Amino acid sequence: MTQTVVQQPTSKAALISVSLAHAENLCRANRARLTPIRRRVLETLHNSNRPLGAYDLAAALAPQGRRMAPITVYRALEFLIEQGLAHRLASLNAYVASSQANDGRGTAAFLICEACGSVSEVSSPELHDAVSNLHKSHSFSPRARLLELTGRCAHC
Amino acid sequence: MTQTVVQQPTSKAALISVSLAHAENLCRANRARLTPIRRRVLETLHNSNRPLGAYDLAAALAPQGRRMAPITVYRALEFLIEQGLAHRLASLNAYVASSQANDGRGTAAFLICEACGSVSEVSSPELHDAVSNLHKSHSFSPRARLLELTGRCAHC
DNA sequence: ACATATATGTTATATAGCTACATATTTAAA
DNA sequence: TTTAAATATGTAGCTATATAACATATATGT
Repeated sequence: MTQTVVQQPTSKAALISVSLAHAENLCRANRARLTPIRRRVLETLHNSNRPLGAYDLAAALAPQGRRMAPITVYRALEFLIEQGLAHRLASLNAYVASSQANDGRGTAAFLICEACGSVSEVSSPELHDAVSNLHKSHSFSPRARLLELTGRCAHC
Repeated sequence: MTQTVVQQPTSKAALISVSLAHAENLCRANRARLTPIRRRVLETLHNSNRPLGAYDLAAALAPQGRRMAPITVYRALEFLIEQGLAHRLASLNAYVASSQANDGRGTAAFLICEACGSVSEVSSPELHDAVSNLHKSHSFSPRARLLELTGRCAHC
């Protein structure tokens, strides 16, 4: 008889490499170029527990005491956001890697903990429909959606 | 027999003075001080068709060619936002007066037209519930909610 | 190999928001 | 009604965030 399998605690490193592989595939499919800089920005976002500012990234991507030109980071971020690989959190002026968990589940929202700084990307069909109905009822064609809740997470 | 009454096109000026009176009452009730500066910031927001940046306000509130110190505007905005009289639009770094129409109807969302710059504050019970359920299901206690849709309004 | 499109480098600047501290005004208590 | 405390505003300087403009390099398709 088959045992119930307890889910293995997949390592963070493994999760990240899956995400990066996914990014590679997605870009290939879109004929978009995931250049070394863009890839390093995405990787840095994935490696971080919390959202990073553009200048944080600029510092992280250059050697000791130096920093990458901000515009370079912004250009990479613009690309990643266009591809749906990253998000900008407007309430923090900071950026996060997209969670694959919410891929194609429609409208995503972000829960931002003021205490620990963690951010989780969440969604629900109900939310998606509510937002959908709302803009339709006002004959509004949305291009971008921004849903952020700031407060305290379950732990804090 | 009573005629159907066509709704009178209440003048914009009249609507604004109603809003300002409402603000006075609300502040009195809260023992909060709607000082001249704060009142003028709120009035300027009401008079504008579109969201205003803090520096726009600083220019509008000072005579010809001069400008009010930015910090003064930020302090007034902070007050107005705390009182629920104004909102910050994070995707524009700009501010709008609250519409009384959405008072106490729970979660408000903003529809921001990229073509004409207009913003409308909207809400629906459905949206409110969806947001509510979403954060509850993640044991998240929200302090602030940010819902902004950017796109094209019915006219544009 | 060439022309074109795309990406990056470099420098400077625009825009948004805040810190720190001094002064003034209001509020409530003595 | 003077005084003390809280609240609001003034002034100067600064930090953080984001973009413009233009030059150079690299990739892509013919």
